[in-house]
Amino acid sequence: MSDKVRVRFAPSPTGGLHLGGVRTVLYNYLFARQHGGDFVLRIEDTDQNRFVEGAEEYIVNCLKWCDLEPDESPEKGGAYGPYRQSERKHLYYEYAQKLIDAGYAYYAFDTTEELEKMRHDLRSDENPNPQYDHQTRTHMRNSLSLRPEEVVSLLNKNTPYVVRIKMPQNMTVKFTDMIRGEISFDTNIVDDKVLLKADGFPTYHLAVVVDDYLMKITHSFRGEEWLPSAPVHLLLWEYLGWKDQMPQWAHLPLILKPDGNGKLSKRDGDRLGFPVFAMDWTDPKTNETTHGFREIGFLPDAFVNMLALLGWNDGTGQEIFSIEELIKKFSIERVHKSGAKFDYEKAKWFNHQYIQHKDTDTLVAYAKPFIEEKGVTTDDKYLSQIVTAIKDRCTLLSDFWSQGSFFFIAPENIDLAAIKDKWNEQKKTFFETWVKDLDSITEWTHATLEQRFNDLLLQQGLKKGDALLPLRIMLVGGKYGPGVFLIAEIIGKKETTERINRILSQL
RNA sequence: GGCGCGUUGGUCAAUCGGCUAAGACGCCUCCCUUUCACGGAGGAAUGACGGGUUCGACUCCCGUACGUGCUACCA
Repeated sequence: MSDKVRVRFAPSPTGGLHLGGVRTVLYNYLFARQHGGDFVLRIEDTDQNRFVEGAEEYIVNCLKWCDLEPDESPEKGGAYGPYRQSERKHLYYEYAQKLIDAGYAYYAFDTTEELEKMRHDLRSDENPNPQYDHQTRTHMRNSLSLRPEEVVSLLNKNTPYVVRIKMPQNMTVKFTDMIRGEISFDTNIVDDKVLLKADGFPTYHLAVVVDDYLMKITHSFRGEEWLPSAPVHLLLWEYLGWKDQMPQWAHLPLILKPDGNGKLSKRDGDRLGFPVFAMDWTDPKTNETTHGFREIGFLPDAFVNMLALLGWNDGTGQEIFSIEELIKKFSIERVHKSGAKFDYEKAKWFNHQYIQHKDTDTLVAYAKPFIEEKGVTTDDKYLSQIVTAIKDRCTLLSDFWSQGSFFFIAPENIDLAAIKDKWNEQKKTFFETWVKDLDSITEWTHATLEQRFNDLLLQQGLKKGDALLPLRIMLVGGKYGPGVFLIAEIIGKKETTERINRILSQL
């Protein structure tokens, strides 16, 4: 076995890629990069009922957006392919057969109805979920309970069957988790899991073990929900004779819903108004779209940084990490044991931090699509002035529109009520004079504008505070935005004049 | 029900036996700003419970409670 670190992410293409998924990728990626190893993407398209069209491509695109690209994947290929489980079917069959031959697995011919009947008959208050295990298997139709001739005959008749692992009795299975330390299970309480389904596809249990072995995976990080099936996997490594090559495991804590308890689901996002997927996902079956962090206006590195800190920190209190820093400082041993509730406010705070620290050109490139999707065209030079002027009040990239739309189009909804009460002839005269005066300004900067404004104010005996708000309402439409004179400078003489005249006629 | 895993402010969390228990998000107050934000300065708010071990326990051990995950021919 080579000493090179190899990790993998093995998503099942059943829908969008959620926070937990991206975090698993991220931790894998960081670990691989840190050790100069390989990061492998393989696709678990083994369940035909759950497989969703387009989901694989979606996953690949999410990884691209986050800049967590694998070294080996179905797309890129690699020395250990194929990387789609559907293309590796024969391998799983081969190893399932080996397990049967060695007496570690067996054929089970039970129909769905027979399984249901068994579960129904055995169900009680003390045992609400009867298992197919060392106790019940003797009463079922399998190659352990049936006579050998019967088994041969059933197989010859092409009777559908599954292959189940034969869990041993009275054994304690132990392993060391990189995050949780030593964990042990009693084999009596784990059931005879299906390894190979009737359609010939493997279940996750067989597939991970076979693939991790053949692809020489050295470290395996996955969600905590897999912990209870770890003994099955461990026994498979042993039964297949690969135990000395078993990867080191780390079970990652769950990401929980912000309110109440439980695993974060896509429904929670819909319900509470935040994304849970990396990018927009439209389910081709239902045509329903679930919003993603990208489309809602997150910067990919902010998203990745936020996710890295949801379950890990370096112990110093530092919260902002570049990907390079994360690669350097990440350690799987410092990943927390307990699940973390997702906090969307905190996630937005990360994005705000990143927006403040990005250079203008980059920010312009990111903000542009969010402006242009509103149907306005813009050039980078103009946009960069705006980005500089308003970025400190933008949390999401989409805020560049909500906070800056008045730079592109004259405001439609004017908050006239805000100035009407205190409007009078004197102010009217002031603005009429000022707007005429604007024409003579040759040096169109906020400083000059403000100077001329102040001068006229003095001349007409008005207080600055009385005129500033009306001017803002005229240019912006509401009580928000950066300095008014800066706004006037950016939108230019013509636009400023027009907006003032337009409102004056309405007052 | 069984089994696994977990439990420090509302949330994310530091601490690896010396704690007057960091920091961040959010919240509140004030300052800055003749808008709204940003920013700055403060503030309220925490060790689930009960037993041990120890000179000393948030930290180690045991029990209880609570939470969560699994208990599919799903991953």
